[in-house]
Amino acid sequence: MAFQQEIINWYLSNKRSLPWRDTQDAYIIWLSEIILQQTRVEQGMPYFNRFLEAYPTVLDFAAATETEILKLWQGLGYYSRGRNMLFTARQIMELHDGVFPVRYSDLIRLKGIGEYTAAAISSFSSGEAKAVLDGNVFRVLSRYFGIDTPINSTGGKKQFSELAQSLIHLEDPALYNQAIMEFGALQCKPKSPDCPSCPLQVSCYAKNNNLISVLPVKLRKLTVKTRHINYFICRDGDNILVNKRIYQDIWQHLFDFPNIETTEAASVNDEQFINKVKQNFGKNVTILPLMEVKHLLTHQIIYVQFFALNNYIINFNINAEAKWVSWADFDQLPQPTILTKFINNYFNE
DNA sequence: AACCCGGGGCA
DNA sequence: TGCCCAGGGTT
Repeated sequence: MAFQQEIINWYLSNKRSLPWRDTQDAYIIWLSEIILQQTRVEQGMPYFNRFLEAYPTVLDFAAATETEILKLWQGLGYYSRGRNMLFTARQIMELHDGVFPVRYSDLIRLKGIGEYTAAAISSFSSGEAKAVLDGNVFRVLSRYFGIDTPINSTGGKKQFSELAQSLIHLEDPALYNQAIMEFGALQCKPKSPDCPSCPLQVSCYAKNNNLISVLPVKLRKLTVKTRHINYFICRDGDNILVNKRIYQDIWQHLFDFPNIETTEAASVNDEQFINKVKQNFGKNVTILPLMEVKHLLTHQIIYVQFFALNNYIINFNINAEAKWVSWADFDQLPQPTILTKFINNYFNE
């Protein structure tokens, strides 16, 4: 039996029931695909349900504010996805009269939609014969065909892309695309895949050559950066001083507290650090350490310290985006996960 | 081509 | 601790 038919047969008897598979509505598929970028199905599922309930159509999505979108996105990471979705939803209202595109050539022009997502939406919504190429497909093809070209190299992307497209099942591209991704996610898993139960084990190159743990090959050039972020809690009655992150950095357009980043761990015994704080909050300011947390991201290790300030003067030079809000209002603003954890630990216990 | 962008699950 | 997840944008 052909590779494609084996994959499809496996899928028909092993697939999960996922809500976004029950529709051909390009808007709903778009919602699911963006949420699932670099995100596990189990992690994205509740977000998908909340977004679809809050914004049933692209018209509703386009009418939202960025803060509303980011608040709903809070905790999911890669926040540019949410910002790009709002941009794209509004563009669809203007350029496509509110009708979500279903052709690959239209989709690929939209912000936040790359080759994978354009192939996924076009095949699932209109049956266009564009092969998806995500982490699952890279792994399945690399192992089954024994290809050791690094999947994150330019040459590797081209090679796998051409192979994937040559394999597309023309009778039902959508079914095949769903099937090969599900096969990668459940059967041909990254670690310790269940080869003895695999219908493709006899013809799998990696299985036959003991290369399962070697393929796919990936170049890793991940440089993990260490940072020290020091947050200052300034309270005034029921209000708290918050800061909107406007720079090209993590958590862009989310809200946190005024902060000073240092190259080394800050301490109240460090004169240089104290002087910086006094420059921003006045010479009479008092600094009380509250909590230290180590926050791990894929590409950054962030040592976070929280300090309570008293007798401060706010000249707003620390950040033009700083403003006072009530605790209740702050709760409605999108914020990095580390702040939510701090607030829960420190104030609600 | 290299770098940047989150958070969580798992061995 | 390292790797991976229904990737994409910017420089």
